[in-house]
Amino acid sequence: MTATTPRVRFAPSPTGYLHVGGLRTALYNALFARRYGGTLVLRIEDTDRSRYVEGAAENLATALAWAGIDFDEGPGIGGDHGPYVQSERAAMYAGHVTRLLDEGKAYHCFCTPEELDASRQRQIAAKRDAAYDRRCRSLSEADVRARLEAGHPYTVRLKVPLAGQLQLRDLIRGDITVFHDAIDDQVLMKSDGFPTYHLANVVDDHLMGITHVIRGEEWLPSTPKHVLLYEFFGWETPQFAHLPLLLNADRSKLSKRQGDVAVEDFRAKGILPEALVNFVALLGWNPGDDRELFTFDELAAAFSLDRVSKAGAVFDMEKLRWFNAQYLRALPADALTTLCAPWMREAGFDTADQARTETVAATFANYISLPSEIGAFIGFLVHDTVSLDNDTQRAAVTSEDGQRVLARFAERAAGLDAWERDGIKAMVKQVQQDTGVKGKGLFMPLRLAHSGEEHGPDLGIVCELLGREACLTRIHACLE
RNA sequence: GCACCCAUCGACUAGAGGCCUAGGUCGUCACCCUUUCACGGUGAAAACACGGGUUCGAAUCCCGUUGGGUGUACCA
Repeated sequence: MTATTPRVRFAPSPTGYLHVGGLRTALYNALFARRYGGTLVLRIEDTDRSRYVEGAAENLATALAWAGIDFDEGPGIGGDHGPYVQSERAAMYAGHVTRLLDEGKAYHCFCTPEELDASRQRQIAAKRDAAYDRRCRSLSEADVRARLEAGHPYTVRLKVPLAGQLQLRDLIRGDITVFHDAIDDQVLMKSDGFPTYHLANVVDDHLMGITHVIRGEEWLPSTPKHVLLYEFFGWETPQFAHLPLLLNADRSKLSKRQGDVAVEDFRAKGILPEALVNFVALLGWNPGDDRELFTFDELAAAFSLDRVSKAGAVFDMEKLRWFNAQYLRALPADALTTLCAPWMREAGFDTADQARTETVAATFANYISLPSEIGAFIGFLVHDTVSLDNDTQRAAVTSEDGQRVLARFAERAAGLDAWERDGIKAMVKQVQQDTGVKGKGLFMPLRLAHSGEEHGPDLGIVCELLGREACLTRIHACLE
């Protein structure tokens, strides 16, 4: 590694949303930059006009900001190496393509998509490598000029050496050898005049002074083409680090098909950014000790590429939920309430009373991993009547002891001074003494009568939340 | 098909030749705490893909096999 400070980049294509795999790539780049005092660049790779999605770049920026990843340079941020959107850099690529053409390191290709497709089919049918057959590589100079003048559409392809091999070093995987004859004559410039990813990313990384290319493993097979390009241009090659993929449960590349993958999906679900970042950071990297809970700054302090693993990591929603629960419980009451309130309203709870809403949210904080789950616990606060759904429950309430407990509770409740949890608990103790019924026989009829549930928070809390009137109404409904 | 990458509990991983009776976390199960549940605590079950080497000694190094993944576009 050179002594210069590192410059790294996250270079997503604006396809509409930020994939969690992309988030992790961005995160590792950010952590690397912070750890070594480097610069983090955001670059938008939008050279495919047919895939243009309105507002996608803005979505990307929003999701990244939500996750707490701050860029030093990029669109809307500025920097000395702009523009940071590839569609605005067209002239730079054109100049470099011309140079390659002039030096005989690239050539014009006039094959139509249909011809290429047919050729590919033939090769596959013959069980051969499905690479481009290089027919335009041997076109004479006059032939090329004639077609150009006739206005034939063309692409420009990389003139890969026919023999020999190439060595590339990956910071995570070590040395990799690839034979030139296994490398395709990649299209560098499309017939619409836009560069392909391969050309644009090499030109931009060089022009932007990128020292470390940290990206997903799906790029490993095309890295030899990039290395060749650096050689052809006579540029110093950046260091490469290919991150292991994020996987579905069946170990295929994490995809939309098998569940949520967009950062905005997790956000909408109530996953906290700190939880997502913490979880995703540990998918493919670990600090070397037993720590699991990390803030961004702690991650940045501990991060290093040589602790990144090579094998892909399954994205386990259950563990994400656990992380989220940890962060949810650490939240101050007002923040927790802000997150839960929409779901409480959806369950029919009136959140107008802020103090009461906070009390309810705090009461169930230990019961949920996602804010949306609170709805399942507050039904008894919303509905006026309680229904018991099995005979055992009904028996607990209608039994002789149950009826005595309920009746006594109602009498004492009517005369209790302040209606709050501790007083109510003390009162239940008195009901126990009055009736001689204790334990399950005492608590279960009361709990069922109030909430209709066998489980839940302390009875005192349940009663306090309901209020004296509601409690008395429910008890009387359960008395013959 | 071809190229490349990868391979420790169900999942995320620790392990860089003896510290391994393979450790931690999620999940699962049991017990404790609790009126109950949740939280919390304690504990358990659970893995070095296989076969050859190298070595006094291999989860760790080498080779092969098998398995999996990615790529193979005028997409990124």
